[in-house]
Amino acid sequence: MTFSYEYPRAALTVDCVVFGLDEADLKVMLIQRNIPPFEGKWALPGGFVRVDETVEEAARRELQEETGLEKVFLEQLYTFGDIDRDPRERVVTVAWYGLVRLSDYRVKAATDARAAAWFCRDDLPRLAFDHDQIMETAYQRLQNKVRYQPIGFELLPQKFTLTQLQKLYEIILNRTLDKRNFRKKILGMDILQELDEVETDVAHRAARLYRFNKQRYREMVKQGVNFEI
Amino acid sequence: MTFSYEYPRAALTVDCVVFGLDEADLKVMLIQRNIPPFEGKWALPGGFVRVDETVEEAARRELQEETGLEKVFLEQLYTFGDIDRDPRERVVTVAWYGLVRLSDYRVKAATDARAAAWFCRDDLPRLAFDHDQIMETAYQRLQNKVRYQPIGFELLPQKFTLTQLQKLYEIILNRTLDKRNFRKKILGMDILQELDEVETDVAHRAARLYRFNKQRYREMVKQGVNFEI
DNA sequence: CTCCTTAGTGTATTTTTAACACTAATGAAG
DNA sequence: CTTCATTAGTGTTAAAAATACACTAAGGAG
Repeated sequence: MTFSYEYPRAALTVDCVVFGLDEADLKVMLIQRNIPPFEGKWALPGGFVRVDETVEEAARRELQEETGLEKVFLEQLYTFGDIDRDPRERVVTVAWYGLVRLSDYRVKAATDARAAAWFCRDDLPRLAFDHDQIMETAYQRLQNKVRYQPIGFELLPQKFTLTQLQKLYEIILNRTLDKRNFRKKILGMDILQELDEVETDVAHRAARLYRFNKQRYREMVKQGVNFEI
Repeated sequence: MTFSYEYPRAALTVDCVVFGLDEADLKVMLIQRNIPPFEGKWALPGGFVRVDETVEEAARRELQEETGLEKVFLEQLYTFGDIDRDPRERVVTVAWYGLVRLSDYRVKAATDARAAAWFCRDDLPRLAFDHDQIMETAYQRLQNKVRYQPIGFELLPQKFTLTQLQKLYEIILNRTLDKRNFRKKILGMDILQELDEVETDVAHRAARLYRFNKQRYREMVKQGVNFEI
């Protein structure tokens, strides 16, 4: 069965740049291609948009199918529409970037036999298609966005220490921050809920745990207060 | 002649939200539809992407064909991919926003017989398709972007007074700014070139003219300095 | 009980932002 | 040619925010 149209049509795909964070590095999820073109090369997870799903649904579906990642924080990045970006035919792709808590997925990913893996963002192989460019665009977007929207919390466990949070910003922004100033600022925003718990299994003084107060943040945005690191 | 594919494909279009600025208002360019669906309704200029042009080229071509606007400052806005956004069939659109100097186009537009017209942004008719939503997204993007990138200059004549520039920000951001603080800040950025000219044909003291120094701005960005109103 | 490691805290200085009102210049009107 | 109307142009002070900086506290390991 085929589908016919009066004019030629570009194929429409989605691609996802999914970031994760471990103790020391920013990671991204890649999959290894097992068919041409670029067979054997690493690429972004993605695929064709079906006519009965929204573009966002397509991104989530492909991500689930290819990497097992579900319910990921996902935002649209940019649409790449150059003519020769795919050697086979005209393909336009809507790129997305996502953030996941590696702590939630560490186990799952390990049990999965797919050719999907986390790579350090600053030690990547050359990717298939124009995915290097998409990756770079996504990283820049993340660096920008993290500074004025509290999306970083999507990369941390639900409960985290202030040191973990500071480290997150240092890794993403690629610069050091002053501990006292950072704490003053983030606590002053009043978007963190202090818990009656401390971290465990550490060979030194245990740090207090906090949780991001999403509701409080939404109220503040409504009042026009703006978050900025 | 028809074109056949193994799977059904969405049609891919572009739509443009083009802003202009006159003395008192922010304007947007709309076209009146002369075919169904939404016949007679106002809509964003746009149309189908051809397979032999990039998505950006399609946006520029459609804009030229439907409104006569050329060489417009244009940036990608967002891709709208809901399933039922076009009642005829599945259509995904890559939306763009543009900025033009009305002063350059005032004459041309008047001589043009097309059903294209400038509307005040805060007094718009209901638009066809999901174009109200695209318009709103574009306006929010403009408000955001104008604060930390000097794109506002694209809306002014090459030579402008500081009062015109301030007025631009006041209109877009929809709030008043303090004259002395505004001047201090913008001049302190060192991105304006003071000219040896003053405005003419005004019934009061003539103001000095300035020009945006694009090269200087690029250098500053390279050094990591950031523009912010 | 000593050592190692990370948690947690306050102040002083500099920079940035915000608030605020008068004089200068020029054309228009009489 | 004087007056009027209108917009251009200019500095200072106070408040708030950002930055720089170093020690004590807590807890597990040995």
